[in-house]
Amino acid sequence: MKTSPRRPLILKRRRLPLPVQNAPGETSGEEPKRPPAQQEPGQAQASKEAAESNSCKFPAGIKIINHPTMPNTQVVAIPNNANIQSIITALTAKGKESGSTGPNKFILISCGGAPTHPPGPQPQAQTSNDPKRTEVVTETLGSKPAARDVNLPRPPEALPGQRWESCAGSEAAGCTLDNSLTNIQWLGKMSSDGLGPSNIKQEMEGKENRHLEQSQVKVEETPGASASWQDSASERPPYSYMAMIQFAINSTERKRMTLKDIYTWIEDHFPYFKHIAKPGWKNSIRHNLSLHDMFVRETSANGKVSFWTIHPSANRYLTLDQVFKQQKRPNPELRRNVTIKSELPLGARRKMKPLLPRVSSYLVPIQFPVNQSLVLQPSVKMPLPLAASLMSSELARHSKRVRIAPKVLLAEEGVAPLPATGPLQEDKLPLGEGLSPLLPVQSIKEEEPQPGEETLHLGRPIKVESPPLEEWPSPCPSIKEESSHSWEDSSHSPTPRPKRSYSGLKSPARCVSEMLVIKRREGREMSRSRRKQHLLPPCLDEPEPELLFSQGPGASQRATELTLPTESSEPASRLGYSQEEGGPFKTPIKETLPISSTPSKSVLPATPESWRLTPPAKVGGLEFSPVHHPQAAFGPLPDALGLTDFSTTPLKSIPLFDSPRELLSSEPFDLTSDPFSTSSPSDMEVPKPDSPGPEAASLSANRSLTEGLVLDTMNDSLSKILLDISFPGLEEDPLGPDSINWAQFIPELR
DNA sequence: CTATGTAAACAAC
DNA sequence: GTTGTTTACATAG
Repeated sequence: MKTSPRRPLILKRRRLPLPVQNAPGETSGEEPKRPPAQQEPGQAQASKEAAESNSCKFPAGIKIINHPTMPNTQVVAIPNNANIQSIITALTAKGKESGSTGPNKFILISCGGAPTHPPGPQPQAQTSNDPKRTEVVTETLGSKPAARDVNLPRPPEALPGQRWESCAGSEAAGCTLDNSLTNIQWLGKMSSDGLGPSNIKQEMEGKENRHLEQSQVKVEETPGASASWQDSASERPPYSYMAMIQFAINSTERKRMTLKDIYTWIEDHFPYFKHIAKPGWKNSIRHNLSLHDMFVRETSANGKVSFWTIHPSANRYLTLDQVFKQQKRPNPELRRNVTIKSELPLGARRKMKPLLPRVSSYLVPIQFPVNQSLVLQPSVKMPLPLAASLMSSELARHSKRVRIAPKVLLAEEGVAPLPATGPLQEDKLPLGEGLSPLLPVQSIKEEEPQPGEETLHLGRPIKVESPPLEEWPSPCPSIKEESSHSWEDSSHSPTPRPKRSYSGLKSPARCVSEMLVIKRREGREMSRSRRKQHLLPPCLDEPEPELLFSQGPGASQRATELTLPTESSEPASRLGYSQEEGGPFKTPIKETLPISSTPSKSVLPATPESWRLTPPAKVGGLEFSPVHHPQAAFGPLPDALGLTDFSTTPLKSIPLFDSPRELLSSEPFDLTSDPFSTSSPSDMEVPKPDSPGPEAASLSANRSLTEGLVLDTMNDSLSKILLDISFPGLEEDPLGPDSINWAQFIPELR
């Protein structure tokens, strides 16, 4: 829209000069703003104390003694009232004292309680290998009132089971935890050396944290190196903006945050942004929020406040903490990378890569149709270190490709729609319907058949098979269509959507429909625009209708889960849209998946389904996300690895049958996945005639998975092959032309 | 090419 | 001024 004219001029400027140096100057502009706001008062003070005292005596009555039997281990007795900062301070101080050669492992014991030994922590022992690292095992810290970030309204209660990150699942409490962990970690990193940057510490500390239930925290030290914490502090975090935003949002119980809070959270957790980064980082944050579909803006009921949320389907619920752990865990190397980057001169900074390693491989979204509901368990550990990377990369990808929903208005049923936005579809729809909450809304809308390639065909078949779309739609058919149209139209059409007009969906949320997310580019290639535009309506939150799933913790999650049974795939197919542009290669495929996402917009609460697909697809599948289990289902997923190789994973393809496998034998497929395979195979691509039966639902699900898998992984050709194989006899599929009679070649198939 | 990061122009508030 | 969108470009992979 903007006319190009202006742009050019502007653009020209490039970055040149390095900016500046540091911080003070630049940042100052913004920094001031965010003061301590959220931090907790109490803690802040505490932290100060700690800081002061830290040199020798450990604040808050913390005692550190050598472990009687374990060599490099010290036992840290922590009074119940001690806060994290104090602990950190003590550990830091101790670390300094000891030097790099000193004990690198600490067992934290709360004074009040019995000193138990660390349950979970065992692993740490292992880690000990690394000389540099300091490990800390926490036993029982009382929970405390954590400050938490920003918005959390509710007081967290302790979550019982969670231990590690609970964030995902739990809410506040979990979050808190996470945060705390997170903070600590960072601190550890930074401070470890010994310096003690009080400020930083304070900041961090200030925030939330405390409340560790049993968590393990590891702190890395880099003693020797001395890279100095300064560096670290100044170092740009290895996370992309997108990832940081997610961390921030996921740190709250509601899983939503205002822009300002996001800024604050980031500054608090990553001092780099507070002190060193140029003010433009906020612009980047905003840019990312607007750009990625996974970030959905919700408006408060009254319309006055906008909260940014993560589309449930896309939300892996990762937290800094989690990511941090993962990184550490698996490979030192990865970790290293992260850490390492450091030094870039200022100017160079840009170069840094973002963070997490990108994994390209898999990304493909798989759709697990079904749901996560099953999957969702929060806990899960994520295996991979990759998580982070995944997040960033995949999610991103996802988002882009998929496009998730746009913003929603919260209006929700109850609520009145916001004036502004709104109108859209709502008009049309009667919101009233309450319909099932579940509705999958899917959105689907888009149908584009895209004739084309194989890849496409994948999609297609599916579609065909399932009627799904319709199903949901039923409730609000009209809507759907409309919506779809709208989206599409919008896309096609000239464009102009007034921003958000759409919103639509929301309608009762449920119905919603979806606005598809799709937006895409309008004309031509577009490659450019990367964003979504949509808004979301209203829904709101609170209600957590989602219960459906039950699960838990985060409402939002639930939403995600909802998804429905049937459909699953379809949407994707619709989405296929992307392909168009996608061009020839794979892209399309992936995109397809995303489709699922297409649905878009719904707000969390209300409409679950839309995303449903997405999630899995995107991230989930790929990612390790604990959340989506689907993978698990597949079996192979070994996450971590999996990621990497997708060859294997992806191929999950395997669902296909054995035979193929053999064919491919050359390749290593594992089929492990199989479970699905049985059923799935067929689904995937071709519609089977019989399909439906009992399994229908399940199938669909499977199918979707399959599809996803297939798609991803393979290129067209590959996929095609699979297809054919799979259903040798079945049908003639459209593909027909290409299809080969595998049977001939392969006896087994036959 | 894609994913990210930056910077900036605008539009609404 | 803040927030949100969108362009345009730069860079790394």
